[in-house]
Amino acid sequence: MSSERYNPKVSEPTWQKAWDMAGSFVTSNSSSKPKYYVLEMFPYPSGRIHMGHVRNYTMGDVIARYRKACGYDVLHPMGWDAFGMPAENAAMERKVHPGKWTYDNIATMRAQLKSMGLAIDWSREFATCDPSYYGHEQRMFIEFYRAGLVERKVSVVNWDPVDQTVLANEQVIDGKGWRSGAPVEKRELAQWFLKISDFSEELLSALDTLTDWPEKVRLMQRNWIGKSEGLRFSFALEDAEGNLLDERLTVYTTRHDTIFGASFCAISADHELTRKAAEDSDLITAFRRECASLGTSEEAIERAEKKGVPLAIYARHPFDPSRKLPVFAANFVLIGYGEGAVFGCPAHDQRDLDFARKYGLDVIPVVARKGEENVEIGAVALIEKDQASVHLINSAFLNGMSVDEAKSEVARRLEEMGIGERTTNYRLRDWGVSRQRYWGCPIPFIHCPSCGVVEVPLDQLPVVLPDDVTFDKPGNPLDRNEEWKSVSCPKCSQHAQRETDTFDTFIDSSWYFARFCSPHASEPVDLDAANYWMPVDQYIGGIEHAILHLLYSRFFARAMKITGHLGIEEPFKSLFTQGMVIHETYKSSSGEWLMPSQVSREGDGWVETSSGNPVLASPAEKMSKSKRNVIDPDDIIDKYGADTARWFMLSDTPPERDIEWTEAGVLGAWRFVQRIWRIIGEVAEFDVDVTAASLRAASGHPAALALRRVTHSTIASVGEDISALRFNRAIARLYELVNAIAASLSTGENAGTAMRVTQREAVSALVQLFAPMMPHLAEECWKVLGHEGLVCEAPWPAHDPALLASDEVTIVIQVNGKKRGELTVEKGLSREALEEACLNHDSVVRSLNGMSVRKVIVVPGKLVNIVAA
RNA sequence: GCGGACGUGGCGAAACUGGUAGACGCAAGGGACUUAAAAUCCCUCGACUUCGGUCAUGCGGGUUCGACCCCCGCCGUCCGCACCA
Repeated sequence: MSSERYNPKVSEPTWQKAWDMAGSFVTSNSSSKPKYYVLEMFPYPSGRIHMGHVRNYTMGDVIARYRKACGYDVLHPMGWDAFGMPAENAAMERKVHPGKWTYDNIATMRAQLKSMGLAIDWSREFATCDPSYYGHEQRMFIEFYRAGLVERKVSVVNWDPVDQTVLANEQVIDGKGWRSGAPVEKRELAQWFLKISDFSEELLSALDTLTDWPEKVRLMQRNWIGKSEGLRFSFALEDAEGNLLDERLTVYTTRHDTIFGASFCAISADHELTRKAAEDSDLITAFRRECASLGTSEEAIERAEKKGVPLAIYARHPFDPSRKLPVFAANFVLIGYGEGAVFGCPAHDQRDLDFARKYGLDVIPVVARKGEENVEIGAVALIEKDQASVHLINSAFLNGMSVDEAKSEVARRLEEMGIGERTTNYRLRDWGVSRQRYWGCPIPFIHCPSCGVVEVPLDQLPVVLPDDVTFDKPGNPLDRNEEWKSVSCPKCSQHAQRETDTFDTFIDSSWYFARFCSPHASEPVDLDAANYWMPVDQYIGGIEHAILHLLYSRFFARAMKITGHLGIEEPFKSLFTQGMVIHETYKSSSGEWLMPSQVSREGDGWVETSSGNPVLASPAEKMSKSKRNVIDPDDIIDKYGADTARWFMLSDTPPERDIEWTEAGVLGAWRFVQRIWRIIGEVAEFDVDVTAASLRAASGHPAALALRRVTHSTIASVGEDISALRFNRAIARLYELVNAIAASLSTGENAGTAMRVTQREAVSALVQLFAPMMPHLAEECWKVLGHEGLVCEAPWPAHDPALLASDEVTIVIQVNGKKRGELTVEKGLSREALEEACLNHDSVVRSLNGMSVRKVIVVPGKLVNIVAA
């Protein structure tokens, strides 16, 4: 028997090398087996891997290894989402070139990932900042442009006047730039857009086909696309003296039933009418500036106090020209949605009510519950969810109608009057892809003074980022790199300039999964390879990507199909969103955050290890550098090995939930590794032959049969649980199997050959079942047990259904729905005999206590409920 | 503000389609082995109890023979909001 402890430090690199030598995870593009493409969202090379990566890639790895064992041709690749702002920030702060910073990080993180023992085909690896990747992206963008999927238009950005740069919403803090502290301005820039909004309906309705996606992600996308059936109509406008103006005000509404409750109109600060009014009003100009300081984030706009300024123009109510609705410029109306103008109905919309109260506008209730028509609106708007119980009041010809009837009637009349039309509106906006930054894919266009916007000829791709750039001045380094910028126009050969904007990095991640099918192809995607591998069968990543990345990728697949680069529209067949890794936080008595390594347990609490001072521990939250509650995967792998870390990540907590990293939990996983090693060592000594015949003979012994039943039911359930990504349940079953094997070893019944054969069968199955989770330990055990070859190449064990069947069944007996006892009976027992047996059962007689039986409910094979009174 | 999710022992959780609430693990307590410690093994482990049971799945109602599960209303926590990736 092997008395030594299992040493992952020696074993893990050995087996990683063995898999490498055997090419176990290298995938060709042709196989007679069914294909399975498993993909985890590729990492941003931030410097080092974190525990979130460990969790994400472990889950994908379990699936990849399991599917391989089940006989699939598995594609499980890895790459790097390598463009983005952190590289530029590093360049500014540490004077290191973004490219060098990025590739150095990739080297570090690749080594870290390899130490996890992932079953990845590394021959397909690429980084999105490789010109050999982004060149194809440029070509596809030009093809999208030719196909009418691209548009140039003006849009609003957050502008930092000091840093001379566009700011991301997260870089705008309280209306100020994060680095400069200068108040942020809104600025209009001509930018490139992908016309995703042309696909709103398609992207929405196809969500119904994504049945293997989490319902919540589909719902989030549905809400994001935001389809609404409404009415666009226009008001006649007049000035303060009552003179009719030439222009009309077009609004969009989904609540046209409340038209008689309208008491004002609100338009965006960026609306044409507001701009015009600002020309001769300092007040309105100031208001426009104030709105601009809110930035472009929808959240900031919605949270801000509702404010407005009157424009001294009035909208005539379409059904009662004597009613004048004052028109306000308001900070809560978004220019990009609908018409950038709304009518306000304060009684039935909280935002409108707050606004009306502030500016002393009328509040007219027009919808009320039947029988409760005398409604008083206080500080809370009346929003009735139950449409059936309400009807219209105070609304002339609409009185008494339901909300839907009133909507139809208003729409019909306004259409008849020629000033309205029913429209479907979507919240989804076109995808602005221009970024005024260096570390991104150059947008392959040239601006010519005579020809305008001109494509870079395909044979001149890729447009490569220049290396000689400096970050010592504000603004985009590409924009001041005259040598790179200056080109001759491909059409007229005049002096022209390159586009200096680069792509949003979401473009890079919108097609990488397709590139993995043929990472070295001279086309963006080799169609044969993509037709074979796509769609991704199982995609795994964080819920934070539920909307943008996944929606953009769905759009990209459609765009690539149109331009002939892909044959499918939905790139991800099944989606899984995993939870975060969280950890307790610690604060010293002086209020500084402490790292987990700086504190130690004392009694019920924590102390600072160096000083013994008490430490305040707070509940676990997302690991973050700022709160110092970060555990470095390298430290864990060094101390316990990758298998222990992997096992812990999969145990206990369901994968979609946040998992709390605890030292005690890791130790538990570590002890389990050693426990398996001891048991395998013990059983490996048994000199018995496991054959069909010896197993059949073993089944004749009750104790052996019992263990065989556990083994085979574990085989059946672990496979099911892994397929359904219920790793925590699979692991609970494995614990049960180990407990059963250990118990059989300690009772002395191991002496018989029958038992030894059964135990050998059990441990071999055990090793195969945990192999996807702890692959290194599994290889080591497999070898000790004397099996040929690698366990990662071995087929998944099959269970014997005959061993799962039983001729007895335990029935729960209830009286009035409460459990009173149980009864084990033969499977085929008749209903009458079962009822009789239950009614005579001691516990039933006792709890009936003289009551008479009214009814007996029998759930076959499960339960009998006796209803008595 | 708008949208979404989640809530079960000391802790992570399980409970398959409305049918035994708490599998499995962690922590804790007790014991064995040991000169001792570590490691390992065994036992106990929701609360109360007159030992018959009773109460328990965030709170309050409802549907049902039966509800962690379905419905209505609250409370709490977390996440997203279009240039972070």
